[in-house]
Amino acid sequence: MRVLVAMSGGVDSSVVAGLLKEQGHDVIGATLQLYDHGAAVQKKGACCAGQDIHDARQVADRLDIPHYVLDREARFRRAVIEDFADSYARGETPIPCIRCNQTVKFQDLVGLAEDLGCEALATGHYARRLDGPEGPELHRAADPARDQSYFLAMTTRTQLSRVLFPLGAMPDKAAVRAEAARLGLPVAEKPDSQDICFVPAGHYAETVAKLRPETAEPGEIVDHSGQVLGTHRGIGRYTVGQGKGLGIGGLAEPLYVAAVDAPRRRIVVAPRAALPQAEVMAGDVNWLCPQPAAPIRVHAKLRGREAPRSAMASWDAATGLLRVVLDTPNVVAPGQACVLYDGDRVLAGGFIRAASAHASAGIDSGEAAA
RNA sequence: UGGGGCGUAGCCAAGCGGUAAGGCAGCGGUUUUUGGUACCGCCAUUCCCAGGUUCGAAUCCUGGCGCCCCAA
Repeated sequence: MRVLVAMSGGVDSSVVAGLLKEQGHDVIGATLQLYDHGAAVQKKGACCAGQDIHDARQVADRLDIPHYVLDREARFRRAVIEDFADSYARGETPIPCIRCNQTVKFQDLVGLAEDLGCEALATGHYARRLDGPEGPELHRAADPARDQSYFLAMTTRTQLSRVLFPLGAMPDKAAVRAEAARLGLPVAEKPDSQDICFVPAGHYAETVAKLRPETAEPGEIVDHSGQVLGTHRGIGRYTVGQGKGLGIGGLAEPLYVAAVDAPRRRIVVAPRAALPQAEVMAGDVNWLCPQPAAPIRVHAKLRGREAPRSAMASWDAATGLLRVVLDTPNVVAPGQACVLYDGDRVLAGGFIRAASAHASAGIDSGEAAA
């Protein structure tokens, strides 16, 4: 069949292209140019700009497949970078990799695949698409250490029906690199990508500040009673659960960010023990299974590097809100994704909304005193 | 200017003659495509200052300086 392969220039997607070609498919490679490649060329571990585009082209040449480079800077800027900044301005902590997958990658490339007469879009993600009785299902990768299903949870079922994840069954990354070497791909030893691709050298707060200056304006650091403990350098530098960067010393116990109050530009802090909450509300929910009419028992993953936690999930189709009650309270950061699992299968994904009124009651009492 | 107490890293603080604990903050590193978390490492040649006693002082003595409390 004819397959469009999203080639980032990294090892994974290159191996995907190589394997599909080897299997006799009619492979077309596509690489997205997503942001200023001039500034990013030097950055190690970046993707989708500069050197990586050259790498993708080299791999395509090696495999002797057609390859297109698509300028998607404007699209990426609006859908991912500006959303990233807006999220911080709201006092949330965005997860740009999911936004990127959701828009620039799957929404756009599935469409492109159709335009090019391809039956499928293949990517180098570590996840598995299985076909169940109700249609396509998203499952965790065979290698739990590499699993990226959390980042793919906002992919719609329609998109999923057209997508292939050839690396989902790979035992581990070493096996993928071995394949790359076997196929003679020049990127076999290339380092893994990491950090936010469009932010140079880990200074994301400055990138955000350029787009939303208010996120870099100083403000008060207060405790739950509203007492001012110090000042901060902008709400864009904080996320719920964060302990570093508060600059408040002299205490017996460290303090963590309990909430980000964007309207007042305040950071509310509390001891570790005061942070966990049982209830999580998520919006913009994407269902990858029939929408449940009654509460269901699930495992909810609230951040990329954490094992899913047992919980009860209730779906309100009228409001479009997903309510998740964790069996064991945990630190919850608004803006991050809440992904529901049934074993290895992804049931749904959504974005975490700010703490419920119940959870923030203690915080609001502080504002009354101010 | 009577009485009492105290001055150890940015902050809190142990030490009470034998060669500067610990916590918080900060810095650096590791950490599966985000942020955060976690973990690891670093962080006072020096104890308000100046003399003195001693083989040896942050620890004892003397004198300064600076704080705090009580009393009028």
